[in-house]
Amino acid sequence: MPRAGVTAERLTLAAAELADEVGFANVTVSALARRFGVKDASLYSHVRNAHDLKVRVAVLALAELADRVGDAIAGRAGRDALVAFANAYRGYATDHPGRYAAAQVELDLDTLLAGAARRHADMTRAILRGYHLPEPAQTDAVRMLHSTFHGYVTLEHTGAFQHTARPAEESWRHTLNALDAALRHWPTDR
Amino acid sequence: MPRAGVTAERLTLAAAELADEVGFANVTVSALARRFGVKDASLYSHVRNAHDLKVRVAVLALAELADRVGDAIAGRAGRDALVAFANAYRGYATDHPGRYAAAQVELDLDTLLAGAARRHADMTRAILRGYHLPEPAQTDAVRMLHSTFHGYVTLEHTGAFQHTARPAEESWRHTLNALDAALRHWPTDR
DNA sequence: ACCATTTGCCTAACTGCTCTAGGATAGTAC
DNA sequence: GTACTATCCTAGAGCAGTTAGGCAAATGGT
Repeated sequence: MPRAGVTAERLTLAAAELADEVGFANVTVSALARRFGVKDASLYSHVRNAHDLKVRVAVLALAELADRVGDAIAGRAGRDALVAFANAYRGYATDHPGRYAAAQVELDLDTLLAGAARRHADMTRAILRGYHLPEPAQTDAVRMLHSTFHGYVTLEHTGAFQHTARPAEESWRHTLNALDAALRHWPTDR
Repeated sequence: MPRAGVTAERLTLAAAELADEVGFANVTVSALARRFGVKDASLYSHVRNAHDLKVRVAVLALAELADRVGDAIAGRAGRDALVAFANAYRGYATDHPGRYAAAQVELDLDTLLAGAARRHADMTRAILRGYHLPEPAQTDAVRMLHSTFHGYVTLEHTGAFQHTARPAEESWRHTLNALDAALRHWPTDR
């Protein structure tokens, strides 16, 4: 009987696809084994346990997201960069809801985290360069942007915006305008 | 043998407490039964299944959150109302992380949802009264505020802000200032 | 006070997912 | 070809969810 050719990488990728299809919460070792035509126990030679598998998907997702955002903001600045970043971010969450959900798991392993999460923070800071914010306002602005983007796509996907006629697309556009304005006139303090 | 006195209400409350202690994801029918000194199967006379239980906790949390926010903004307007709303929201999430997580489950039952979720939207609109935004800008602003609050507390609790020295508290204050400014100078369009 | 009904909780049993231990076999290296 | 290692297996444990069916405590009518 020929081998199925399971590797940690192929498992992670398949788990990511599975997540996008059935939701990250439903990504299970059993389901993954089924997809490979293999018994559950066989997967434990490649991943330590279910949590390990989920972390791998999270790291994959963070890297993909960073790639997409990085491409989008290349060569742009100021408002253009902000919009490009935001749309790339939201686009990834829409195209890959399962992967995006995976990216939100708590990553204790700062070593791995430092890799992908740092890239995100750095890119957000790159956007802000056009707005000339000094520290620590820059850090505050990074957090606000991240919060707004993450909050928006999360609420959008849980259906929180479906009870009003206004298209989510329109509100998104205007939210970005408001963010741009907020960054241009960042309040010194009070 | 005397009865344990289990009711749907007491189950829901106990599940909410359990959620705050061990996390919403770890709220399980078994754990709840254990806490009541009762067998798993006994709970199925009171709640339909595990999902039903979680929805009940979600509804409870939404109502509690709405109460707290409602109290906070009573008698306030403009910036004061915005800050009061935001702090009440964030405070609830901090005091009851499990309940707050529960409130984010997808509520398909629009009937039940309409009850609590409507209150939130209405209250957010109440804040905006001081900023004199016409529709549909008002809807956009509601969504932006909700997104920012939700995104911020979510990221804060998943530890996304712990890799920088800046206290989360400070960034929160300045984010609210920026939101206030954004609402006062809401971009008409472009 | 008695019996019927409802209700609360039980045992028993099945399913699906996680994970460990130990064994068979295919591919690789010499 | 023999030795080794990696891949996959079977077997089986434990735990969470769930259904079915039964007994006993509470309730309420007469």
